[in-house]
Amino acid sequence: MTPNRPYAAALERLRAASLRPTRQRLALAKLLFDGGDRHVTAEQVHGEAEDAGISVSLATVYNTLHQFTRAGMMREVVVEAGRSYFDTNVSDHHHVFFESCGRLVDVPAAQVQIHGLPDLPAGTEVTRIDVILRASSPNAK
Amino acid sequence: MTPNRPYAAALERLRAASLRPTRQRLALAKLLFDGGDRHVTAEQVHGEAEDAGISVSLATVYNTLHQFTRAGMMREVVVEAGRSYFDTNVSDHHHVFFESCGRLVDVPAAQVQIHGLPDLPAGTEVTRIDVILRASSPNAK
DNA sequence: ATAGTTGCAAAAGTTTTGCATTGTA
DNA sequence: TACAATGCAAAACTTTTGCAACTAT
Repeated sequence: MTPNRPYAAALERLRAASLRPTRQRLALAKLLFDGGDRHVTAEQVHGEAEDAGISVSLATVYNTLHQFTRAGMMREVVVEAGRSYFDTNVSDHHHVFFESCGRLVDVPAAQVQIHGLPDLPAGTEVTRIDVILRASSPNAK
Repeated sequence: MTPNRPYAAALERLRAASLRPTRQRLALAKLLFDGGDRHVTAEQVHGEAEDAGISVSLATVYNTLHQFTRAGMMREVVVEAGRSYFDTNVSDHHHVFFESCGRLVDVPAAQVQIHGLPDLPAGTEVTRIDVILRASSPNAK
């Protein structure tokens, strides 16, 4: 395949993760990683793909998002029942969640200190610590 | 209605929340609040109700759990995509989540200190701060 | 050929809604 | 009788799975 320019970065990422650079994956990788840090739902990604004229099913979007997550290219963040957000920022960080508009904002973990969490049983280890600061605007509905 | 003993506490709770003490709600309230702090999914509650010989649909279980939550009797906790836990402990607290078995353990907020979270825009207020310490056992699958 | 991958239709879950029924005054 | 509240079947979502088609040797 001739690596045509606009997809060079996406291609590089897929290669690094040992994922075959298929049409769908290339398009999704470009969509996701060319625009800085993003927090997206599968539904959103599917919509954007359609808008960009890329033919891909929602199932494939889910599968691809999970593959990217397993490959360490994304993080899954659960803030609301029945809705997963996928985060292109994979550095250690927390979130502010604006309940009225559904927006997520990153907070670098380095700037937050947490004390007093319990020790875990022997043989158990910390996968991750999620802090979600939920914010609402009393004015806006 | 004659308040037969085993349901007295449940009845009291429903009254305090201005919810009609129907057969279904009484049974669910008893199930949920008679056993100390609990973290349950709608599916679990439905199963327990069936086991106890209470006829109630899953939709009613969901609706009831949400009513209880709105009334401040429970808290909804989101730890996994596509699965809500409902917590009978409504005091300010955080959670340890054991990924292998799906168990949630409470951590009183008073024993945890968090510093460095960003200030919110004017007109915005904090609804709640959720801390979830995710734990896994490398041995167990 | 053949062994492994991919993308998606269909299936499986989870949650919400609309409305007939029930309860209350 | 009227009026609101209830419970659930059915609908609407979100997510996963099974497998035909495709790739790369």
